[in-house]
Amino acid sequence: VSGRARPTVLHVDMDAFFVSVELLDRPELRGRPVVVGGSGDRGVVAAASYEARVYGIHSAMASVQARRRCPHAVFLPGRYSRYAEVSEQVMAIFRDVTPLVEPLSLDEAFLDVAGAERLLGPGPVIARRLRERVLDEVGLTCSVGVAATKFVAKLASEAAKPKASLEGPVLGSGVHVVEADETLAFLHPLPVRALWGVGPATLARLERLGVLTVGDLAALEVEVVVGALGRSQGRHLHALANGIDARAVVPDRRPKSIGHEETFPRDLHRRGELGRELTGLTDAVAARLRRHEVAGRTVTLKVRFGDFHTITRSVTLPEPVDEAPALRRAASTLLDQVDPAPGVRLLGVSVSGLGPGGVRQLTLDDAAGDEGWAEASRTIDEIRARFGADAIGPAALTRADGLRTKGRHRQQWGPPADGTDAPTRGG
DNA sequence: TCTGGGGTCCTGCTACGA
DNA sequence: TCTGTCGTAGCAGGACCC
Repeated sequence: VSGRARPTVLHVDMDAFFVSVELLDRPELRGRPVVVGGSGDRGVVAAASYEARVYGIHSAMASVQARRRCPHAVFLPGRYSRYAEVSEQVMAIFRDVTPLVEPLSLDEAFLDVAGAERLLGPGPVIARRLRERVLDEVGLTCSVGVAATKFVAKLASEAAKPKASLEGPVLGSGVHVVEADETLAFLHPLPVRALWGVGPATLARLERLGVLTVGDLAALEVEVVVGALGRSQGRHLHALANGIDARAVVPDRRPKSIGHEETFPRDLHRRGELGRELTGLTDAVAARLRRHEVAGRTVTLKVRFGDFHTITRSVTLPEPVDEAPALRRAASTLLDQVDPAPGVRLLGVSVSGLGPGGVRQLTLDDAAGDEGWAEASRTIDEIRARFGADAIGPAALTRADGLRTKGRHRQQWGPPADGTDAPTRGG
């Protein structure tokens, strides 16, 4: 909360997380430029070592561009399940310090340590011990920001991070503390782009107002900012620029939507091909809905064409769904509204309006068809839990060399180089 | 030049019922 | 019965985050 007397919010950010996990398992690569991400022509960089960043490589950069900038870098395809495993070890250490842990992604989290101070000491002391524990117990380095509010803690962890320079990687301070009365002095010189919520579009609008730094934004009347950015975003960013952030650390956030999308190695033009992909996507989404024990009423189809133009089509169903056949039917109806002739680059399915799963109002249609699916779905989940995701799946997805189901562990950063689902190795 | 996949949140528009 | 207003739900798209 703004004005809190002590810096008790920690933002912990693992340094080059995916790359660091790879180096943990392959120490012979230390000191070399290493890039984790999609290996194919349509992939992107998920993480780059500080040695690779010297060449200007950064996350979200196209893989082909990264390869051009540093052909001798080691390119790795990425192993989502391994990163999730290490992330769980790190989060367990955080939860050992305080129950108030809000993970933002696999590699970063907010911690509220106000309640742990009496036992473990002030926030900055907890931050340094936490850093040591993560290094000792997991073997990875992290950067920690300590402040009175979440967004300042996040900016502080950025200030504590290692940096890439022309001479090579430069160590960071590891922990950066912003005392409450230093907040504005820390914030105001920063470029306005540093604020959480200012992307390219908002930056362009702010620059038109002559705003370059956070201090410039803070100095404007709030009405001027609202006029440029709209009521919600304008008020929010103006408050942040003045160091005001009332958001609490919230552990156990429930997902509001669950989805799956996939970019194809080549654009697809035929309904039959897209229908087959849709079967895989809906099967994967349904399985994840059940794993989270939720079901949702709104089904959204996302289609990206070859020219990158992207549309969404959605429908809200009378009853929540968490089973593949019902989800497939809804998504298929939406796909029928789309003309694939120009070439479809990406297809996605997501479900929102989530509520508790497993409880459902039966309809007359259920008696005729889907009711048996509830039990079948449970059986499928059990088989996958025991034998792996590829042990069972829709018949439409079988190929001569076996079943290819979709899941988070595959294609996280774009289609592989050879157009199959098999992982490939670059570099 | 090339732009993944997982999300959240906001805005503008339209339809609809009170 | 007709018309205008208002709130809400649904839908599509955009911006942003890691």
